[in-house]
Amino acid sequence: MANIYDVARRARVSAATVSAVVNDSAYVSPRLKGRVDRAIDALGYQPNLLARSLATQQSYTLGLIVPDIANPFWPEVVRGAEDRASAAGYTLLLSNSDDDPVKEARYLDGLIAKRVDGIIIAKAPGKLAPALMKQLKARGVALTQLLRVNDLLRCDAVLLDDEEAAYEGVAHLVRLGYTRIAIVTGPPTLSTAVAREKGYEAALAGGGLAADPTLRYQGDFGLRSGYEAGLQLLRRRPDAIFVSNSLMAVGFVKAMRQYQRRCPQDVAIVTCDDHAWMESFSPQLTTVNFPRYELGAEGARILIERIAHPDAPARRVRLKSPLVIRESCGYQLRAVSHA
Amino acid sequence: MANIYDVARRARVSAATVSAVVNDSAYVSPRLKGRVDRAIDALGYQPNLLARSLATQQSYTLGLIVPDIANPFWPEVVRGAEDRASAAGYTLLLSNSDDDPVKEARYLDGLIAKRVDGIIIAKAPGKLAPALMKQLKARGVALTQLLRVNDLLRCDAVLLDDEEAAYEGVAHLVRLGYTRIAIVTGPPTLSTAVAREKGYEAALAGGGLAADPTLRYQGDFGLRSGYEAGLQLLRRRPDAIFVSNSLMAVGFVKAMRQYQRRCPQDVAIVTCDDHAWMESFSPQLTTVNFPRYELGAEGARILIERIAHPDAPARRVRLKSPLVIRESCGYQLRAVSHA
DNA sequence: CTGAAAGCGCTTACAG
DNA sequence: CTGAAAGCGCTTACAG
Repeated sequence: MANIYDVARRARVSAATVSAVVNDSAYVSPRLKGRVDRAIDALGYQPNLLARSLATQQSYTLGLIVPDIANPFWPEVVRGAEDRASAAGYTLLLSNSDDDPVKEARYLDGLIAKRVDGIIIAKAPGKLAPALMKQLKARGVALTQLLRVNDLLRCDAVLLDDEEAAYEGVAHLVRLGYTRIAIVTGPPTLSTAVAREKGYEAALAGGGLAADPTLRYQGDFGLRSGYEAGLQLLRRRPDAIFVSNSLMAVGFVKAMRQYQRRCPQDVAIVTCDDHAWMESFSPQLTTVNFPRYELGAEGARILIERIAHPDAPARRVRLKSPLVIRESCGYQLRAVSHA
Repeated sequence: MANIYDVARRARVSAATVSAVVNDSAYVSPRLKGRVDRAIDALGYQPNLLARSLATQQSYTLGLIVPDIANPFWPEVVRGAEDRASAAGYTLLLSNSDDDPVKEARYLDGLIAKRVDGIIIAKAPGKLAPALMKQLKARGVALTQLLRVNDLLRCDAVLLDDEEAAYEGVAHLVRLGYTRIAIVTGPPTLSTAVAREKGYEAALAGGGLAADPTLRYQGDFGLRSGYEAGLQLLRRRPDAIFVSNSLMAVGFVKAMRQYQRRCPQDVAIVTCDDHAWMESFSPQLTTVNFPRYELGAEGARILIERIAHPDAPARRVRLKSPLVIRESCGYQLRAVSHA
């Protein structure tokens, strides 16, 4: 296939001139320009971006590391990031870390080796290897943290309002008059899980309710752990529960079904993360609607800005998450019974 | 940051020797090798893969074009592909075409420009621009089609058994004794949609049932069209329905809820694509379990083999999809009433 | 076994 | 305004 010299030869100009017209980076007389354009068409010339990147030290590719794209939280985030990235001329390299620090490190290393201009990362628990930190710094690859913060990393971050969101959800249950409000938490190694738990506690306290340790189950954000949480917690007879993510909520509802406990009559549920099916299927879950698409889009936006301004002060963006009230919280039931 | 010459200088060898040890591509005496390894460590040298790719004409990156990663069908597919790709040392560039031929062409072009070694594509309706076809051929980039076939493309493909899967689902309804079995189809421009519709027809015919055109609604695989299908079809009083994908099933159930039609008592449902929440929430959908992860993994596998053997004959793999029987088909109900 | 040199395909000062 | 030349950071015949 044709390269820039083939085009130059055919157009009877230099490679520099071809480059100038391809990139519109310098004035080229209409005559030469016409010749170049015609040669490009005739030869089907397409610049080799690998070579360009090597020369310019800019690859126009971004890395995105998520725990697991198959976890329903992530697809919209990735879509948001991809849309923003491609709108700005960047291309996206996707990796799944499974929240495994070893895998994460390997991917990070691979991304740096491919000379991505920046990386969006939902950090696995634990800190980054110092060697990686050094590479990132030395290579000047921009970094923005998504969803989770690891304070050891000095960089931009775009986050959710986990604590406030959980607070709103639980406060809603408190207002509805529930008194035995349980919680299924996420792994304590994740900042999101900790923040959501804090919100739960604050809402209980706000309602004058004591936090009962027997009404707490530590999950891992996976479906199975939600199910196991159900098996455990349901015997403690909570009248309501806050489940820290939607995958665990699915598992929890499975346990309720198995125990033949009705929702919301026997136990009300509020969870996190909204999905289309929640509106159609029973019990219709009341949930915190995390702005997933926006999370990814903001992440990409901030990263791209960082690439343009490496020395600007670090930013931390926090996205608001509205509560979506449906039937699992027992809103209608309680509204009626109060009437 | 250090490049290969810095390492060579420090180790008092040539760049060729450094290259040989980094790639383990030629014998290097233990002495020199030791010096090189130490220099690499000391300098934190990491090969520039952009430069390597330029020199070797192999980028070890793959492109993956899906319609929309936010559509719940795709995340697992992508995960399967990413796992296989990374296991083989490849990295994955993700794009969303929205089934828009223009976007698709733009992405394809970008991927070729970045010199990916191969592309996995779930083709948007319509044929590829000849110019693109030529580029692909000329650049020697391997191509494998995923899920959908476009016969104009002479290349490997990994597909689902859409027709058989739909046949099994509908035959199940037929066996259960339903006689007014409706269908919500996908867009006729998609091979999957056409095949599923065929399966529906075959199953009706197999049961001696006539295909009633008033029991057919053409959807677009989107949630909203499933909802609209419901609004339309429910007045035709079907006793069962086959919905061609899960997004439309969600919409359809929403319509049923709105019309206060019970499932399966008033109308039974069989749909396509399985999701974890279907087991927990009501109505629990009977559905065809498309092997999404495997689809992606196979796609990547075939593509990587193709890269290794550009001249092997084209292959077409078809994956089997088991029917998952739950309550929306009315299996239990009918089983009881037959007893 | 090891190194000098050319080549991969671009971009970008720098002359003219 | 345009081109010759060096440089980006590797790999790979080819000598020796």
